[in-house]
Amino acid sequence: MRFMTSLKFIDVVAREGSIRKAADKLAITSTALNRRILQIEEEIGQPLFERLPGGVRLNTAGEIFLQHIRSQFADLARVQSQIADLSGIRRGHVRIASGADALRRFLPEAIASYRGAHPAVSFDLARCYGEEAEARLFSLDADIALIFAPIRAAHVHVAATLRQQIHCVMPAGHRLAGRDTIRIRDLSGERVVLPTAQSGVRQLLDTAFLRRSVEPDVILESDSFEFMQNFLHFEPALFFQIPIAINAGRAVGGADAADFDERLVSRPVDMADVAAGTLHICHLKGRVLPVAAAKFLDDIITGLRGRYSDEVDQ
Amino acid sequence: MRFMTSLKFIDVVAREGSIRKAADKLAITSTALNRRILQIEEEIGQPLFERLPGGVRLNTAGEIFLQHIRSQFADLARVQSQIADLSGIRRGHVRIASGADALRRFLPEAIASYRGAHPAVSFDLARCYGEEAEARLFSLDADIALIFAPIRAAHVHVAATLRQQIHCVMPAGHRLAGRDTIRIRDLSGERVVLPTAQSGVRQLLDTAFLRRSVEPDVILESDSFEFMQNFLHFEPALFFQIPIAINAGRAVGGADAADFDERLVSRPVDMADVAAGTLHICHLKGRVLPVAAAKFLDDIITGLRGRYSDEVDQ
DNA sequence: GGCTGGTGATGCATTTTTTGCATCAAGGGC
DNA sequence: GCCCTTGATGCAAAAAATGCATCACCAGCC
Repeated sequence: MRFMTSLKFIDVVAREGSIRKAADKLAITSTALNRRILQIEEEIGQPLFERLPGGVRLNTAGEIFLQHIRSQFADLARVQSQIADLSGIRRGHVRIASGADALRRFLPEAIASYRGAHPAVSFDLARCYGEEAEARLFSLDADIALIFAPIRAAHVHVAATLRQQIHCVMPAGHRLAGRDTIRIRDLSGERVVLPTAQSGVRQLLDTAFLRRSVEPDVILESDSFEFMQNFLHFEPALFFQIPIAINAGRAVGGADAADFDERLVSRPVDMADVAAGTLHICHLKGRVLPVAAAKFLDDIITGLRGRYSDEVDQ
Repeated sequence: MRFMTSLKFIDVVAREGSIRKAADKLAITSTALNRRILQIEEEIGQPLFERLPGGVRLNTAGEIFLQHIRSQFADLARVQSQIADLSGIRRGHVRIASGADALRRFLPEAIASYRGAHPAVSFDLARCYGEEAEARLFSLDADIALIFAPIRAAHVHVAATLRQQIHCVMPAGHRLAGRDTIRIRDLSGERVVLPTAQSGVRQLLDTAFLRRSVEPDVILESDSFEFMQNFLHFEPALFFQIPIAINAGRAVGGADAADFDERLVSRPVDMADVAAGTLHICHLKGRVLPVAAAKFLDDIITGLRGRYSDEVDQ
């Protein structure tokens, strides 16, 4: 889109905080970039950047304008996908910001299934924690966010929620593997592997440990579920996940749910000890999503509703 | 805005229905304009216009894209006004589509008063009937519409309504001038001057005449209230208006309301005969108005609420 | 205090893009 | 069948964007 390049340039300069760095990234000279920015500032009638010794920074006008630019780009993408849809191409691009939970099993399966029906749609997955996912929606870097944590910002629209009970994953031979549900008091002194403090699962667990005055033996913290799961093959320990991270979309029964790894089993943590968390499926409030994103959002919600009819809301 | 010119060109071509005519209007050659359009079509990846022997017409993709262009322009105007507002300039432009009723007295006074406080704000007034006013909101040619008629389209957001009883205007010496209110049956055979059929006042009257089986002597139809009012100086007859068209914002009492023209008096038509009409003050649903327009809208609504507290809603 | 390494701004020559003129081919009205 | 108007296109001129070299400025640092 030739008529949008100057605007894209402003976005990049704002992100880089420097005209020269942005020029490098855009593969043009800083001169050209500088002049384009000066020209736009003149057309607006006001400077958009503060010139600092170490680079540039958006001023208030610039922030307003940048938000406008981003919404224009998002809207253009929507229009393009709508137009492409007219000719039956069903082309498009969907950008998702998701926590590691949904990224493990659910999204790969969901995206593959969607691409089976619409092979011309491409995807962009960014793994991030709740706050960052919300920021990505706001800066229009993501169309859809899947957040297993409370929603903080008012500009996020929650299209659906999925209640998820935390499950405890352990080697098949573990002494707790016989239980139907795991109680928090069982974990006292037990070797556990925990996700990082930013994760929604961790926050629910920390609350529960505190409330029950239980102190497990935390031998490892990681932001990688895959790493933690593999670690269990070498040292017997417990780690925690939500069902959606264990097996893409299938409902999780009591004891027969561990089809994700034959050497491991998963058992729900008793609801009396740990409150169920909520996976939020969201997009930016007031935004009209591109056709592909809207359809994908629709698909995963109906998909979840089919599998977890009781726990899906809205 | 250099980066928007190509888009503006598309808008003009779509309105003119011909590249050459649009080129004339834009003071460039048809060659240049034609090429810009071809270029954009290539960037979109699809033609936006159908080429007909007599010119061009938007295809479906073009209509989607044009709507996008117009919303971009409207949004840009909003952003500009917001940025101008930052520097305390209070500059802006407000475009209003209004029926002739509100255009007579109310809007001149309201706009003059607003410009007293914000002299850098300019206005654009388009006189039109209900349906056209709604279309202007939709095509983003107007920010605010004042419509004395039912709202048809779902995309119109009604910010406030004002109930207005129809008044009968007549020469001071008319035989009905003594009445406090006018009954429809009084008008049988009476010489009357009516607004055109598209007008909201006329539609209310027609319903009333039909219902009461009254046939007045319609000697004149016009879309100009001013013409009809002046006509009454030369031939005794009755014509009809709503209070807001008679005296800008002042509440209309029974007999002392005819300060608009000393040789004429106005009397309300009995509410049992003619239902009160509703003046709708609206803007496009989901649209964020430019600062100046939003503020003006706010001003007239609070102004009306101060004067007609009972009849203003929402 | 002067040096160094970074920033954005600017004059000038070059390259790229846009524009205008002349002309073509196609379709509807008479 | 003619005439007129339409949009498309080749080619040269005009205009705009770009790149290079350079300036002025500031912060950190020796």
